[in-house]
Amino acid sequence: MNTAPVVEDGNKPSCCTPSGLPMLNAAEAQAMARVLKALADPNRLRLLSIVKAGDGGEACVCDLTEPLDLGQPTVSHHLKILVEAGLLHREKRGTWAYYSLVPGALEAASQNILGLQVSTPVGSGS
Amino acid sequence: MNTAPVVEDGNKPSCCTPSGLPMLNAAEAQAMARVLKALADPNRLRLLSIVKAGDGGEACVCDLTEPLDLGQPTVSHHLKILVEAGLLHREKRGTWAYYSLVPGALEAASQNILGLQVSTPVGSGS
DNA sequence: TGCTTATATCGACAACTGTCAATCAATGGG
DNA sequence: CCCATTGATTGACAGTTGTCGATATAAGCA
Repeated sequence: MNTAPVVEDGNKPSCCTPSGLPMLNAAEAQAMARVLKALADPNRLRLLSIVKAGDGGEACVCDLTEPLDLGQPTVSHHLKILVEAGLLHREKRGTWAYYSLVPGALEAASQNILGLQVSTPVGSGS
Repeated sequence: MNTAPVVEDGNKPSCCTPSGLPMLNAAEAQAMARVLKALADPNRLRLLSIVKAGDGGEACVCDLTEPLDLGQPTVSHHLKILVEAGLLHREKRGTWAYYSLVPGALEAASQNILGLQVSTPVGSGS
C-alpha cells in the first residue's frame, strides 16, 4: 500500500503542506463552538462570575438582574443560554430559581481551548 | 460615611445576597468576551487547529482554504478576526502570508475561563 | 379567592455575523 | 512590460443575536 503521503507533484511552487492534518473535524469544532458562543458575551460572563462568587456557589435571578443593569427577561434569556450550553444548572426552590455552575464544565471548555481538540465532554447535553 | 452595606431592610423575604460581590466588571467582561467571540466559531477553531498542527506552528492561507470548504475571501476574513483578537500572528513572506499562534494567547484565554476574571492579558491588542 | 412577587415566554426590532461573488493590490516570472 | 498567482478588500444578503415591553405562569400570602 502507498503509505508515503504524496507531498506534492513537483510542478507547482506549493507553499502548502500535505492534507490529512490532525485537525479538528467539523463536528468537534461545532460542539466546542456551541459552548464558546455561550461564553462569548460580556453579560453572560458576568452572570457566571456572580454565580461562582455567590453563597454556596449559587445565585437566584434577583441576585443577577440588578448588578448587570439589564431587564429581567434579558437576564432570564441569558441564563437559559448558559443552561442549554451545559454551563449552568437550574433548580427551582419555592418561588425562586437558583442557578449554579455545572461542575467541570468551565474546566472542560478551558481544556478544549488549550488543546484545541475535544477532550472529555463533561456537560454533554442534548 | 455609611461603610456598612445595607443588606436588607427586613420587610421583604429577600432571597438575595448583599451586593458588592467580587464579580467581573464591565470592562473586564468585554475584553474577555472579545477574545471568546473570536474563538466561538467552528471554522475559526479549525483554522487555529490547522495552524497549531502546521509545520513550524505556522500555515499559509492556501493551506487553510481547502480543508475548510470555504471561499478564500471568507477564510481571509476569519483570519483577520483571529489576528485582531490577538490569537494569530501574520507574517508575509514573498507572495505568501503565513499565520502562527501568538504565544500564550490561548493559554490566557483558557485561564480566564477557569478563573472567570482577567488575569494577565497577553495579546493585549489595540 | 384574589393579590403580590418571582421568573419564564413571546413578539418585535435593531445590530451584528458569516458567507459569497467581484474586484483590488502586491509579488514574481516570462 | 505584461501576465499569472496569492491574498486582502468591498458590497450585498441571509441568518443569528441581544435587548426590550408585554404577557403568561406559578408560588405564596391575606
